[in-house]
Amino acid sequence: MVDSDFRRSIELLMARVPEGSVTTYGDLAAMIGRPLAGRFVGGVAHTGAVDLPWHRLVNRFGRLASGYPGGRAEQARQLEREGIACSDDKVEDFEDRRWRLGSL
DNA sequence: CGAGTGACCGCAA
DNA sequence: ATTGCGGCCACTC
Repeated sequence: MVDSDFRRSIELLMARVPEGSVTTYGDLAAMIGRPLAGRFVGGVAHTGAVDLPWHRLVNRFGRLASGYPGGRAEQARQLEREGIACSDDKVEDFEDRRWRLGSL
């Protein structure tokens, strides 16, 4: 099934990200079939789907986003609240907590 | 309807 | 190590 709604797929994936796990813009984009559309993934986050846990979205370096509402400190707090330790605005064991398809 | 834009990614100087 | 540029994709004004 070809989901013409690109952001629809993003929202679906975001809704499936388990707590304690994080994902990256690039990976998320790659999951839906657009590995180069990482930019747009952030765009979707900025415009809609407020009900989704965007705080689990980080860049490929495991670093917290910069445009998050409240700032990185807020996002870091959200992650720690779910059991994810953060250090200097970075997710610890990021590679290990990196969510991926297969849990579906 | 057209152009700009973005919470990115990768490489080059 | 840091800074700058381009590209890529779909959305917003």
